[in-house]
Amino acid sequence: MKTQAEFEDFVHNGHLHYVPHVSLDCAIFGYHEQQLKLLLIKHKAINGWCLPGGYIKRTEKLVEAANRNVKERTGIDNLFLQQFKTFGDPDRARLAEFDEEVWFKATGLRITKDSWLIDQTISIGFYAITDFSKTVLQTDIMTTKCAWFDINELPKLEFDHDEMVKEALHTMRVQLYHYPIGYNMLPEKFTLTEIHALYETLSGKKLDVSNFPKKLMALGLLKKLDEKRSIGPHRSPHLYIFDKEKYEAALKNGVVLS
Amino acid sequence: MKTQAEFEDFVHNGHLHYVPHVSLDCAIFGYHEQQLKLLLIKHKAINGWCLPGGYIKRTEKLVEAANRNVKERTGIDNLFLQQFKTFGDPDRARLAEFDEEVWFKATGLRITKDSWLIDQTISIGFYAITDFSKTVLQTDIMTTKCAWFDINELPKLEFDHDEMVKEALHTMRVQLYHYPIGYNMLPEKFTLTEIHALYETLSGKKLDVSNFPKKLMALGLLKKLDEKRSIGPHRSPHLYIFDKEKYEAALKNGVVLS
DNA sequence: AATTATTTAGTAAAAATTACTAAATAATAG
DNA sequence: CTATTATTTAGTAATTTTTACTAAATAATT
Repeated sequence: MKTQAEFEDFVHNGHLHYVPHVSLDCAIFGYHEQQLKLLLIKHKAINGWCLPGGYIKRTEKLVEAANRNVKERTGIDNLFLQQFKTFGDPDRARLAEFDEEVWFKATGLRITKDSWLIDQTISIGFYAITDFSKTVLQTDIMTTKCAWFDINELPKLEFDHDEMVKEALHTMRVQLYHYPIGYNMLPEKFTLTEIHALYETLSGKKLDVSNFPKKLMALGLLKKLDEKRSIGPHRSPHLYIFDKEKYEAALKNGVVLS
Repeated sequence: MKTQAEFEDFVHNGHLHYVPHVSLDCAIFGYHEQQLKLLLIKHKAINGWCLPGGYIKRTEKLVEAANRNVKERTGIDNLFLQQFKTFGDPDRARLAEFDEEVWFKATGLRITKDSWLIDQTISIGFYAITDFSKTVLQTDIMTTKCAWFDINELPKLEFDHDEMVKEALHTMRVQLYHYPIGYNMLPEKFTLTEIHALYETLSGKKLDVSNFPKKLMALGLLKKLDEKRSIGPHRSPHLYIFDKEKYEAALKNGVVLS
């Protein structure tokens, strides 16, 4: 949504193209060099920070809608995307606080309380993980800011988004041991130390420097290359790639890592 | 919903009391004497079997709405209830097949395609487990049948409910090892053999007759009583009860069983 | 050529799991 | 009243998995 005309059409006719009363919110985790960040945005008409989110087109599957949202924000397609919980407490959005004047000042549009936008909304939470250094953050006509925050220095979020982040992080950390991860977060060729660091950062735990890479290898998803990486005056580590086929199969059937 | 008048009000004014476009469906698992069953219903205007479900009141939290639904069907309150997934494929309900005449014959009401009921709906899936021998099944004005089916002899279900059952069963079997279960499924006082059989049936696996009860005990949720149960010409097993406090704590914080 | 920090193979110790054995038991049959 | 019986349950041995630790291999730099 880039132009004011598009936005006006969205406000007045959105209920014809989107499913009313239902939205989705995305906790997009970003990893890079042992840092874990979260993508947050600011809406024009809302003071604080929020998770990026949006509505679901009437022609879309849920995961397609989530993918569209993530792509619009980060420029990256086909991330690992997982539903983690649906949120529907009647007071979750505190829309009673909706102020017509604030909206008008922010958007230049008069939206009344009977608009399809101003009604109770149940929101489906998804999480995604990507390499934040590869993303190109995008704002749109309704968004003033869009930025990465360190996971340990998050501001207080609007609505129930604090709880969403808590749940998303929890689900991500559980699923870390039941799905293969790495695509989009590592270079195509990587060392065991690099993927080890990725798991340490995402899980928030120290993982044994010798044993954990062995466990990773035992999953059978990694292929050892003949190439090595030069890292200075030390033994050069081997490079690995994912065995695409086995990785895809593991995404479907799950894996068990301890 | 028991009277035609209530039903008419629901059809014409339901959108004022319920959140439109969103429903929930419940996979209610029933256990008794090593049998695992699933509760299914038949709607007046739909030919095949479905999961019981309904709409969410604008004043309700999601889990409250699910609880109301389960209680209305089984007569049992406060079951262990878990969200497992939200379903929103645009073609999930195939409502294009809606036939005004069929509806009129079944309900005595003329519902047109612009009714709030006849529009794309996203559905939140919950599962519950109870002792099916303790339930009192209820139909209402829209439901012609309500019955328990053996989990291995399920009929083909309407809409996407086959997939819902598959996902619910999968989530239930994973969560079996991360939440305490037993309340509502066992008598207040039970033997280790009885709870062992419960876990075998729910998980669908054989669990070692000597080791598994030891693992259960190791969770620290069971209190051994001085009483025993008479079971014929054999050694009498001890009776156990749940330590309510520890059980509640485990529901909140989770447990790990292998 | 020596130094260096890291990778990585290997193994020993500890813990957890699984498999198995057998004693304890209490109603029933004879 | 005793032998029989099938089940419960304590105990332990065998196996596997996990964790902790050691040290060799390595390659750019000094």
